[in-house]
Amino acid sequence: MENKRELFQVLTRRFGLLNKNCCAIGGIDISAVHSHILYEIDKHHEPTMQQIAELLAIDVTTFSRQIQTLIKMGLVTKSPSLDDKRYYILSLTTQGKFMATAIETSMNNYLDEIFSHMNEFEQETVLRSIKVLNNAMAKSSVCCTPII
Amino acid sequence: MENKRELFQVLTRRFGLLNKNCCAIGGIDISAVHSHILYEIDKHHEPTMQQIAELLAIDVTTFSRQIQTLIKMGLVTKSPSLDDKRYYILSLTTQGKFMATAIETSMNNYLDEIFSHMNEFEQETVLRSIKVLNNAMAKSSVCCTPII
DNA sequence: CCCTATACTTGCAAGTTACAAATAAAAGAA
DNA sequence: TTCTTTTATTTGTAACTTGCAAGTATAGGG
Repeated sequence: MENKRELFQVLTRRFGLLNKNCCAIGGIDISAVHSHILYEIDKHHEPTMQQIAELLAIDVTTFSRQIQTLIKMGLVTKSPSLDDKRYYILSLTTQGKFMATAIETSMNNYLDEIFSHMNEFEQETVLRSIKVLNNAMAKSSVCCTPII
Repeated sequence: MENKRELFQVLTRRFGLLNKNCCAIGGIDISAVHSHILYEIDKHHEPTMQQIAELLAIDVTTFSRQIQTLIKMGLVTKSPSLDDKRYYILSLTTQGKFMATAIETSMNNYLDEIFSHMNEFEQETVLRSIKVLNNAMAKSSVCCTPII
């Protein structure tokens, strides 16, 4: 476990598993991608399709279909912008908001459970480290450019 | 960025992007899943199908097909065990070993680049924190059970 | 010699993805 | 105004991934 790559490989896989389990709420099973879409729509004010797609680094054509699915599930609505009818404004339905909140709670519970296996000092250090790592990745040229 | 969940959401997505870019080597494009399979085969001594599938928490039937693909790509071989003909022993071909090494190098370069945006103290703290986090996840009941 | 267990493979059927081409609205040029 | 270009989004298609159910083949216990 001395190798940097190995360390991150394990981390990546564990997160993958966490995300798989994360989003089964009230009988509805939500994929990680869908949960990220809900999250970003909730976070931004009157976002357009392209905006969210770019933010999540998802191909627009793929994103278009994902939104269609979320609309069919009754979690998202899409209405043409009044200013420019080419744009569609995305928003969460009541059920969508409920789902986003439920996922948030569920994920935080999972994370709390994981953090409960560390002492207070470790918890703080790990959180601070994740922030530092995120910032480093944001500055990096090799990845992660579109995210925030 | 105060929310634990948000912190990890961003981290997860950035890793996703990193993994997407990670594995285009010599014209051959390798998915994250395939790179993990190569990695695990390389790491273990005479592993069987089920062993690796379980390790990576991939459905055996899916894994069976992924191995077929990797065999077609000339990266993996599969030979029936002499002891028990139901088992297949997986191993990397010369090209597969080369690929695994190339991915390892490439990933480490990416990580070095990311780490270059931190000072020495931060680098050490972050690495130590990842280890702590991995251990916590290993102890956790909510995820990650099959990994190592 | 049968019966069950185990390792792995196929048959679907659904879902994801992305390139190319289409549609539709806005903006600029003539 | 009309023509052309740009921009936002959607569809056609085609390849790939995934997982359940059912199948094949080998091993081991009775």
